[in-house]
Amino acid sequence: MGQDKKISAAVIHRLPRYYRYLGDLLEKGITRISSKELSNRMNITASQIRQDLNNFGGFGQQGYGYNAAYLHDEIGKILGLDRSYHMIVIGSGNLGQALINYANFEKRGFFIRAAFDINPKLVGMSVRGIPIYDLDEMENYVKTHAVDIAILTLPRSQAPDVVKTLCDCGVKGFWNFSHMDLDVPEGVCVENVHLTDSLMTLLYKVNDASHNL
Amino acid sequence: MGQDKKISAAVIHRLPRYYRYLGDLLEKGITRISSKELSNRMNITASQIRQDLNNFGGFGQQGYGYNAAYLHDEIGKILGLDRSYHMIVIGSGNLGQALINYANFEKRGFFIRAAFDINPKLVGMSVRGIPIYDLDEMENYVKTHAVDIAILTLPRSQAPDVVKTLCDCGVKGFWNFSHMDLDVPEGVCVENVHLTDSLMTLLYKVNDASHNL
DNA sequence: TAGATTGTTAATCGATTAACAATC
DNA sequence: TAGATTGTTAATCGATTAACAATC
Repeated sequence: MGQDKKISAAVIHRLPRYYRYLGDLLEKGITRISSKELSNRMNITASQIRQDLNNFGGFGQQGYGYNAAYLHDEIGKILGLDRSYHMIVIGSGNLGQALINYANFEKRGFFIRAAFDINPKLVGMSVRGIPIYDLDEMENYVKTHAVDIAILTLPRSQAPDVVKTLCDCGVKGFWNFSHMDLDVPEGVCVENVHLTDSLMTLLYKVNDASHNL
Repeated sequence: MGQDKKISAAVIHRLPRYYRYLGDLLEKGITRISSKELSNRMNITASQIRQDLNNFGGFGQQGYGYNAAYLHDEIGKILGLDRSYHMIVIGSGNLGQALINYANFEKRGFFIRAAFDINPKLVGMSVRGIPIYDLDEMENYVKTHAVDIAILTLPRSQAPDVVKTLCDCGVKGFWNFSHMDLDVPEGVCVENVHLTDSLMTLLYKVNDASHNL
C-alpha cells in the first residue's frame, strides 16, 4: 500500500466509515470538505481525521481542505475496492441466503460465486442464480476456482474442519459469522461478525443507561 | 450494576467473549479456571482478564482461580442475561427474516415479537410464527406492547423516520443493520452491525497481508 | 496578500501490561 | 505451611487530542 509503519486496528476500522461519509457527500453534490466540517458530521475530532489519513499520504491541500471525490477514491484504493473479489458462502441457511440475496455487494465488486451446505434439501437449489453445492464438493471447487474470501455462515461445530481445508487450499480471507473464534495460519485474515456478542453488548449498554437515569 | 467508575467500550466489548469462552468451558466439564489458563485460550493477557473482571467485582479466589460456573453466571448478570427481552424487527427482507429464523436467540431470552415492512407481499405473512405487519402499524404496536429493542434491517433511507418514531415511543435500544449511523437522544443506545464496513475491513487486511509477503 | 486549513510534532489521556503484596 | 493465584498498584505503551509552522 506504500505506507511502511504498521497501521493500527482502530484506524483500519475507521476507513470504511470515512469512505461511507465521503460517498454520502458526493451524492449530495458536495465536492470539497475540510477535516473540521467532516469531523462535525462524523462526531470525531478533526485532528483524528488528519492523523488517520496521513498514515497513507497527504490527500488534502492547505487552505482548501480535501477534494471529496479524490479522497473517496483514494480511500477506496487503500481498502482494495479498485478490484473485484470472488467469494463463496459456506453454510446456506437463512443467514447465508440473506447474504447471497444482498445485491449491493455486487455494486462494490464482491461476487458470491458459489454456496455450500450439507443439507440435502438445499443442495441443488440456487439462490439468485448462485448454485448451492454439497459441502463435499467445496475442496474441489476451491482448488479449481479463484476464491478470495470464504463467508462462514455455518454452525460452529463444523467451522474448524472447513477452515482447515480452506486454509490448506490457499484461501486467505474469512468473513466469520460462526459463533467461534478461528485458529488460522500466519497470513490468513479473519473478520468476525459475532451477532450474539453484538446483541449482548447492546443489552449491557441499555441496562447501564437505565441504571444511570 | 453496582460499579461506579465508567466502564470503557473496550471492556464492554470483551464481556460477551468471556461469557462465550466460559460457556464453552462448562460444556467441556471444566469447573475451575485461572486467569493464566483462560488467557492462553483467548489469546489475551491474564492481566487484562483480571483488570476487566475487577471493574465489576472480585469473582476469584487467591491460589484457586475462578469458578467457571459462578463467573459465567456473574458475567451473564452484568450483561443483563438474567432477564428476557422483547424485540421487534423493522424491515422484513432477507436479513430481517434470517434473524427471525435464528432460534438460538430465544434460548438466551431474546424474543422477537413482531416484524414490520412496507412491502405488501410480505405484510400478512408470518415467519416462524412471527407476524409481519404493515409499517404503518408499528407506532401503535410499540405504544401498546413492551418493546426493549428494535432491530433495524431496513434500507437506510427509511431509517431516520422510523428511529425518530420509535425513540418518541420510548424504545431505548437499537440493533442497527442499516448502513447509516443513527442520531438518537441521550439515554438511547445503538449497536451497529455495518456489514459492508466489516467486509471492507477484511479486504484491507487481506490486501495488506499479501503486500507484506 | 490575508485567511484558511493542512501535515506534523508535541502533549495528554487512557488502555494494556507488569509487578507484587495479600491471601486462599 | 508452601504454592498458587488473585486483586490492585505502578509502569509502559499506544492512541487521541492539541498546537502550530508550513503552505495553498
